[in-house]
Amino acid sequence: MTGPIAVPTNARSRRTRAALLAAARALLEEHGPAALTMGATAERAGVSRRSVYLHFATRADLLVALYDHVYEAEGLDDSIRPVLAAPDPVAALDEFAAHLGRIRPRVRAVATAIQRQRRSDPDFAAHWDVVARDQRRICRHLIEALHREGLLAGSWTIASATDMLWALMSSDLIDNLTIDCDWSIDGYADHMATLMRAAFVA
Amino acid sequence: MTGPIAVPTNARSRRTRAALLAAARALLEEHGPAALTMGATAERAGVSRRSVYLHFATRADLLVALYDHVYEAEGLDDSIRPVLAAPDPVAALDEFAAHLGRIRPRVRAVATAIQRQRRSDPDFAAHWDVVARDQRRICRHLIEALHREGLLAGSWTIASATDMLWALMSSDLIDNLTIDCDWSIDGYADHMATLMRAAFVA
DNA sequence: CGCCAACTATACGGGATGTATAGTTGAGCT
DNA sequence: AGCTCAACTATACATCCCGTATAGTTGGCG
Repeated sequence: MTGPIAVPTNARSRRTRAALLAAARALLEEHGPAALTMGATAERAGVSRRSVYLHFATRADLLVALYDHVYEAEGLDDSIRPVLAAPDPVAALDEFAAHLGRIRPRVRAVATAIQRQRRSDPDFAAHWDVVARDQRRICRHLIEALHREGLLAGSWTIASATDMLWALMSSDLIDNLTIDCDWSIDGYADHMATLMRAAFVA
Repeated sequence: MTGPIAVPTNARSRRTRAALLAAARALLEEHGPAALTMGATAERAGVSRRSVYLHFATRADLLVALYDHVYEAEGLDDSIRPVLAAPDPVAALDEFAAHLGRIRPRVRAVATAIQRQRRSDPDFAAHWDVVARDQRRICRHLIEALHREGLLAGSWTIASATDMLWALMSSDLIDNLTIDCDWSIDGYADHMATLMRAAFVA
């Protein structure tokens, strides 16, 4: 159900798959989600349309695979390292906001494409569950660190603060600020850090 | 471009239009955005598919008209009254959070359907601009009231606080909390008010 | 009671998804 | 160097949308 029909064996297969993902990403980022069709992807990758279905059972499969591909290619792991390595829980919050601003421009297209269907399409919902779980783990980690040092503001429990912090990293929120309000990435990181400190730090 | 092809004249016309909007809303809320097709709407309203196009030039037109219809039918104006009537700027923030929680469940389906396409579809983008302008007017009003009484926290300007407050009323954020985190509406209103006070009130 | 707006029936063209089938090519193994 | 089979192509099909066209029918309103 998830991913390609079979494990990639051939070198040719891996090459084609990579070309398809690259084509899909380019279409998505250059012309929006509506342009990401199976036919257009095939054409751009230089293969037949039928061929796309040999790698991705459905359009949803392609999108999910593309999401994972982009996140891996863009080095999400590197970006989050400073958050975990921060000297104290408050600095970690600052680094977290910076991290969110840093990765967002690189993954926006594909993240938005999936996120906006996650509540109406079971394929995307399943994928989103996995992603959200990871995100929440980090949020909980940050809040617990605050709490351990007695810095968590009295109005929150660990659970409610984790929920709220996770909700605050919403893609919609960062896009509202950086696109609709024309904030810079740094402006987002700064003000978001301010907000988080004001909200969660005693 | 916007709305029906002509102003409704006949009583029959108004009746059909109302039936179409009701059918569209029911489909959207019961079976999700994918189920809201011109054909299904026609069938549910008991008219021919061709007839839908006599009232709404495109599917996007139907959705936009539906949005306005739902917001009017659900009495958005009544809900926001306590916000404007609050005795002081801080209480107004509380009322604002309560208001957001109050209206969201009633407009969720249609608001989501439009919002998720607003960045990729010009028809929705145009409509969203109008909606966002109204929202920002209220946010600015609340922030200015705070500032007037010297209560706006030092880390914000009127402009940046307005932007942030507007971003915080994001549909995504409230849905993350009330759906993914299983918060109650009251829980959302309480914690959101807490967050806003902590962030903006000196 | 007649008129005309509103509606129906039907069909068409374009585009998308996903499936079916038969044939072709090329990477990798011996 | 040649064989083989996975990978790919070509083509066609069923199904579902959207939006448009045309000709005919009905019902509200003056």
